Amino acid sequence: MENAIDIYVGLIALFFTLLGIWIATQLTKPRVEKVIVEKEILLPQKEGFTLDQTELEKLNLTNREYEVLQLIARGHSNADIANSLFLSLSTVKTHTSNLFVKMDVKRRTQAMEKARRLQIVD
Amino acid sequence: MENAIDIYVGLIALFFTLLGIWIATQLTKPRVEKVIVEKEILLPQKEGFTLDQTELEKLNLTNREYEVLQLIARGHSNADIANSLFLSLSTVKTHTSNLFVKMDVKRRTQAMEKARRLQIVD
DNA sequence: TTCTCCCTCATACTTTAGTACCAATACCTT
DNA sequence: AAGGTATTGGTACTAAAGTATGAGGGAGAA
Repeated sequence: MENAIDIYVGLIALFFTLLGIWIATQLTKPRVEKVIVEKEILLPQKEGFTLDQTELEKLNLTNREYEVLQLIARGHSNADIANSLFLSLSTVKTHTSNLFVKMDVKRRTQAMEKARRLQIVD
Repeated sequence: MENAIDIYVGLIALFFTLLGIWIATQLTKPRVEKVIVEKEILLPQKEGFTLDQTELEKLNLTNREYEVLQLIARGHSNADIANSLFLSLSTVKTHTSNLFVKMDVKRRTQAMEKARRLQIVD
């Protein structure tokens, strides 16, 4: 019976193969594949005023008009502005009237609101 | 020589054990470990207005005064406000005058500026 | 009930804002 | 040189905003 030896050897082979598999599963550290997942965190951005150059240019304001607008936005009266920029009250009124037309508003309060909404003043 | 058989069997055992280990390493799927990396990203936060209740309460405004203030902040004239709230121009002026005192400002434009700065209007 | 706010409205007044002209100067472009 | 625009300023006027003061009614607290 030569088969007897073959079967015997085969069983030994099978046994030790399974033993090897078992040993392997016990000993091998799990192969770890790190998958880095980036998680975006929204930080409350603090008062980042970025001037909207596009909107500003659309209005076609002159330098002086824009200067006056900025002071208006800060709550200054025409008299205040005249003093700040060393102009006559008359001149300030001219600038304000002209910028109101360009901004399509009727009062300085509307100009303030719109200027802030368009992001052209802080 | 009985050792010859022992060694022979031992070698077979060792061979198949190693074969088992090799098979095991080939078959076991690498364990995937997700590593979450938090990445802080500054995104332009859109119009997050949060009312500053504290500052609002400090001013001690009445309901009506606060209503009027909100409309002023949106650029409305006294006449507009009177129509919106079904009040006489006279009453609106009374409210505005009173809230100016409480806010320690002299003009509505200053009230607008301060109200926005204190985060009590959007 | 009396006292105190709040809300309402009125009259009278002052101040600020806004409009509608016009005009001189300067600078830049055609 | 001529035309356009920006800047400045003036006068005269109207409109809106703001102040001062008084007053009546309502709601809630002492």
